[in-house]
Amino acid sequence: MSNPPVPTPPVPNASATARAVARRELTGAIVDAARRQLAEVGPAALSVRAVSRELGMASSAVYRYFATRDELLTALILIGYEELADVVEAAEAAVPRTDRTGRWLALTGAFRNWAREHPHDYALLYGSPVPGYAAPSDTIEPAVRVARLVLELVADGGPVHDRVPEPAARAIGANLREFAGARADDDAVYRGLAAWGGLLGAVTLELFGHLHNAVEDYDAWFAESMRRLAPVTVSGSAPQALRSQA
Amino acid sequence: MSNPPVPTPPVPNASATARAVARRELTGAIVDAARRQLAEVGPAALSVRAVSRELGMASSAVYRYFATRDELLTALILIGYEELADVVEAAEAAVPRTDRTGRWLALTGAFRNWAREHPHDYALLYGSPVPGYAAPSDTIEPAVRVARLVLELVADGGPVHDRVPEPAARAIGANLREFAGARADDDAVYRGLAAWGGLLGAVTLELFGHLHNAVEDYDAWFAESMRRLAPVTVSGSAPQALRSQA
DNA sequence: TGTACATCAGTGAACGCGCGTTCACTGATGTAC
DNA sequence: TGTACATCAGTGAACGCGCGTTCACTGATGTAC
Repeated sequence: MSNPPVPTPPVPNASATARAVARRELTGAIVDAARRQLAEVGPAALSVRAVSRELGMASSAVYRYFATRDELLTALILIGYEELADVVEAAEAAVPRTDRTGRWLALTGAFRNWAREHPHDYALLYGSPVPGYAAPSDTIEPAVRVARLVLELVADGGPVHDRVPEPAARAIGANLREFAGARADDDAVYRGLAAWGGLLGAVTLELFGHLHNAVEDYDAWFAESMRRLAPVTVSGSAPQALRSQA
Repeated sequence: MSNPPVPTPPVPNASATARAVARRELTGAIVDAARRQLAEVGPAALSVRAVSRELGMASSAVYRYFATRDELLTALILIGYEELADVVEAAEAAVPRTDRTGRWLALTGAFRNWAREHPHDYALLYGSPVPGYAAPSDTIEPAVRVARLVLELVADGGPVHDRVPEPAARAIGANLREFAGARADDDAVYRGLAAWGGLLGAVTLELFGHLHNAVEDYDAWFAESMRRLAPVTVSGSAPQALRSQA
């Protein structure tokens, strides 16, 4: 400790000074308040002033934590993606690896549950883009976790090498191909995207009200829908119906 | 014309007075301007003042045409649903009835094209609900036209009577059942919803940016995806893969 | 352990802006006879 | 065809509101020696 010129910060880095603690805490409180506000008025009307009001502080104080309204929005998006991916990954991981249908049902069920519990966060992540807002690049990685999980599940079925038409094969970007890994052939990538799109479509239909007066028991409807979609991800047993017929 | 007391309005009803003509025209101009504004700032920020500014009139004048901002929003939603349904129905109707895969591809292709040409209208119809806005009941009928088309296409395959588990069968609301008509059994209803969800999911993935850096050629990707989804709507040839395996 | 200085958190006033909606009004168009 | 009255379209000012962001400031916390 009584060492040479090398500036060794006494404590601050690890166990945190009082200021650092307070900052972490308040940052969290701001995000929480913003999230509550999001649920009431939607992302476009999310307002720094309303957040500061809820916390009983001057609106200018919030600017010590988030330089701009958009930065606050970005924080909400990041937290949403992370939280969602956490619960979905945990649910999927709890099922034995060999039970691939079970993994699919666990994954989709967790996804839907989170969406129903946080409809406005869901809308922020998967609904209309916020006009005038461009997501920074650090949202990409968390955003992609759920999709990756679906692709991995499909790839776990091993290669099938169903023929994918040339143009369709070329449509797959280099990133996606790398992301899918060596295990997933083109057919698996397409089945993964179909499963992911089917999941997103189903949850969107339900949450955004497009099944009003059409479906009576959403739980039962969703369960049956995912059961029917499962084969898309389970290559061994079922993809025949999805093979070309052109 | 020189008839008894029965008040026969001279002209006004049919060929329209100058006022009526002007009103129709201006109403249209307002809606057009609102639509342009929608594309720039999104539904939440749609503003009566901005619309009136674009038309070079006093903001108060717009209130002669739409009593409230929400009424203007409703008009945009109605027009969106109608326009979309018109193009989708026309595309589907142009294909011979017996070519059910062709009808599916035409339907989905038209849907996607319209969505790409009017991304903000698409977001208004199928993206996040506008907070604080409740769609009046006259938007229901137009909203339902596309979904009906999908269900009819599926039902055209005739009854299949694949077994649908009890709870799933009960999940189908009375309206939907009636709407699907006598031709569609429970299995067809589920296949219809799956097709509709798959279409919505695919277009949403593309338009809301969730395939960025993943898909390179969106046309080819969509074509292949819909080709794979087609069997869901074509009962005779393929639903095996979607049958239970529980 | 104590002192001098630097950094940071929070305040409150202010800038400049746009919004939805109302209201009393003027002038044009339509209607009845 | 012409006149008297009623309806409608459009104006411009105003009300009351909330917003994002900046700025000079005070007082507390942290750092170096």
